[in-house]
Amino acid sequence: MLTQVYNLFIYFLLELSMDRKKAILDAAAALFAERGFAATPTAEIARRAGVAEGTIFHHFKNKDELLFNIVIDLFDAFIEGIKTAIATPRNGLDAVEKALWFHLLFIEKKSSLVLVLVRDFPFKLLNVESPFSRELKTRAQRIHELFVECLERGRQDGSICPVSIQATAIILRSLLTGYTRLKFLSPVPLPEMREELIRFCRRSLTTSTTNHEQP
Amino acid sequence: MLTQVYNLFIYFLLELSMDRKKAILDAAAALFAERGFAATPTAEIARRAGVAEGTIFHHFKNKDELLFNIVIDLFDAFIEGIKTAIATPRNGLDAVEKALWFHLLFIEKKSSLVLVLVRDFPFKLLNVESPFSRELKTRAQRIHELFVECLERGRQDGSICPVSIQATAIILRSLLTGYTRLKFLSPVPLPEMREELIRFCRRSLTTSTTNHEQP
Amino acid sequence: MLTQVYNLFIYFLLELSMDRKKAILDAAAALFAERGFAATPTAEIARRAGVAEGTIFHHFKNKDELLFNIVIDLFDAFIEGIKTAIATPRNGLDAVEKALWFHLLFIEKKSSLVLVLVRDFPFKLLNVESPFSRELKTRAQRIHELFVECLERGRQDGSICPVSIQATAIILRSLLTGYTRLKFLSPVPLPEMREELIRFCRRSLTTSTTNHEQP
Amino acid sequence: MLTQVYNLFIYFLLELSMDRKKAILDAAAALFAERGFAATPTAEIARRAGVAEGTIFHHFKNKDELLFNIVIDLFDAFIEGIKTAIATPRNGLDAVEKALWFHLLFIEKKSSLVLVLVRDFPFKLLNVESPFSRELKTRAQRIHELFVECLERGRQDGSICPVSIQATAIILRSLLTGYTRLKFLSPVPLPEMREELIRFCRRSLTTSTTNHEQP
DNA sequence: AATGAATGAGTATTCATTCAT
DNA sequence: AATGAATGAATACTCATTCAT
Repeated sequence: MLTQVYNLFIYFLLELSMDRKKAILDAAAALFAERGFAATPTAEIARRAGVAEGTIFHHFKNKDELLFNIVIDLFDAFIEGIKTAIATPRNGLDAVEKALWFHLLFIEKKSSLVLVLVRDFPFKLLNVESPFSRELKTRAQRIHELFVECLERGRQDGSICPVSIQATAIILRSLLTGYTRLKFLSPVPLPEMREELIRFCRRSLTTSTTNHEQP
Repeated sequence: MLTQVYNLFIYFLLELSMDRKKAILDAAAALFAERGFAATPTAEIARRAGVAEGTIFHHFKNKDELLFNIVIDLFDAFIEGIKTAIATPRNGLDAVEKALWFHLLFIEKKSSLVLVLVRDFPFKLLNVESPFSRELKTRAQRIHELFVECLERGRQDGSICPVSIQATAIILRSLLTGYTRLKFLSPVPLPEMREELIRFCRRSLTTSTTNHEQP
Repeated sequence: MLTQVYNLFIYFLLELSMDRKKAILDAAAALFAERGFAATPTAEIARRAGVAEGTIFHHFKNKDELLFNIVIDLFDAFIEGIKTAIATPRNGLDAVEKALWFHLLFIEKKSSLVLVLVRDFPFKLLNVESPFSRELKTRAQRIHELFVECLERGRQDGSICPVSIQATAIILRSLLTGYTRLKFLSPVPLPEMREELIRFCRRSLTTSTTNHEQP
Repeated sequence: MLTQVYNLFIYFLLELSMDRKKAILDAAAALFAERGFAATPTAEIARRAGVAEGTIFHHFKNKDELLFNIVIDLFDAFIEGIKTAIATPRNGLDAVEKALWFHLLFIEKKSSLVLVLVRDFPFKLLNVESPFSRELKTRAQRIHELFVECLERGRQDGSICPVSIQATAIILRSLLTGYTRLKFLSPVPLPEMREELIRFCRRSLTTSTTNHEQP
């Protein structure tokens, strides 16, 4: 009986704690998107999350770790989404296109979190040997592998013409990365061009012979 | 005679002044590349430039304006380079490819300045109505127009297949932007893939409608 | 029982906190009197108060707010004193004289704080719509009202001759304000003249129409 | 002939120089009145005066000396005015009243310069043994003497009742000083009360017996 | 006399992080 | 777990003044 009450109590504390941790992350994400990482004081995060400033440092080692968590969560959600998107298509080319589509939809659905990434990609943490660096590399590598998978599948089923798999995966990611930045940085809204972007890739992936020396 | 002496005098003053201003910009660019904008104290810039700290603020309104000047200069050099690169080619497709090549070479030649741009793109200065914002938009627009020029030329001389000019210009810039970031951010060096990247674009630009949905 | 311990605990925290805040204000007031507001670095205030420099800004938004608090506290003490001084006198004239006396004693008792006021009256904070401005206006208005009260009472009990109440209140305050400044600014000590000053006012307040223009 | 041309030339330079010195003082006075002494950079004064910053320091030893000149000029103008005002009146009382009137008109006519004085009375320069201190003391003393003169004259011609001349002179100056401050500092305009103020003084100066103990 | 580039000392303020309670 | 007072290092920027030309 007492044990049950105790458990309930612990559970309650845990719940509260989880709530607070979540509240802090949400507040941080919103503020980072609004003002940028550097321009957001931890005091402000605490205020918006409705907790004391010290509480932030109970749940996170430091301010960087807040950004870390937000970014990693975003990457994980992205990876899960891509995996789902490429699971069902009937061939490799189709899978690539589904992956592209997913990216284009994802950056709109999660626009405020993506803005955090576009604004404040935690560059400095990449070069040092940190847990953060390792975790992030894993994710980046995973995304690369997923594109490689699609491309290999496309090569095997013949839906994609002979290309360098590694280079093409990088090219596709580059295109998406760059498009995302241009979309968020552009002072004027970009035209609707998602279909065009995918057609651009499809043409490239399906055209074997390049004959650019026609006179 | 007197006028000549006077001119020499003025020139001398100007030269001296320019020297210091240039020294400050060079020191700032080098330090921003080494440590990042935020992590570079103005005192350090002054020390490396061999001037007093106050001199920086005699020539530049604030630290931001240093970054502003570095970034704008880089954009101007880039625009000049592109203009030269696309002036001579025999057709539109060739011009596009020359532009792509120029970009790929430029980011290697100016790698440290590009690193400053990739890492510390002054996001905050974009949103407000600042001279910086206006100047930068002009440059971005100019680059877009140069790509549009090439593409239109290619459409007219038949070297490029029917595509949306506007969307395609954005796609090409996205690809280059994204590739630049990946190159500078990637913890592992990217493979040599410049030829592949250009082939990717060429295939897309030269292949008319591909209808892959019908088996 | 637990509540009591808790209260004691809270009280203790509050006390500590109040102690520091008080220490900062005291140190600031002393230094402002010694050297003037502008010539007092916050680092010096912190040193004298025995706290870290940051602690000042934990308790006060900025340096101005230190001056604000000192000045407001001085005004409040003055108002309380005047209220007490004018509470008991048997008639209005007497009340006015007690108010004058109180002022003359007050500026000697609180001479160092009054010096801060005379020297560093925060003019700039008056013109903008600031909390400081509002608070200070309230106090000035309150002092004016207290003089008006005395004068009205004097008119009613006949101890003061027919005069414009509003104008006379301003005149009395002017006289005190000006005397205070002269006293603190004068390079040579003013002669003892408090009795004379009060007699000067008394004569004016008790003499009905003097028509000096007709010989 | 040559001498004449030379003289003209020197005269021209001198004129120019005088013009510049005047322009600097005017610009400084205007800016000090608008923003206060401390908040006015010398660069701003130079800009408004249409001269180079260095030129200020050719004509004035330092920034303080600008304020010094403005203040001294104002005092001199005031003293001249008072002297004229008290020269003609038919008796001492009348002279005092003319002096008071002159002050009241003066602070309205020269309101922006008086504002400089009210705002930024150069307190710090008073305590040290400086030429400024000496000059200013001379002026203050002179004003005091002028009031003393009037009062003595009034005592002799019987227009003023028996009072302490020294104390009364201080009281009158206090009243004017204080009124000036209240007028400039008051957030709401003071009522028209110049006549009342003079009547207040006149009553006091003409009433010999004070009988304030009437039951 | 006039210039204005250069100076560099001087200082308020910010803010992540700690830690006693 | 939660608090929030206290910390103090870190830094951009101001500005009167100098001086070579």
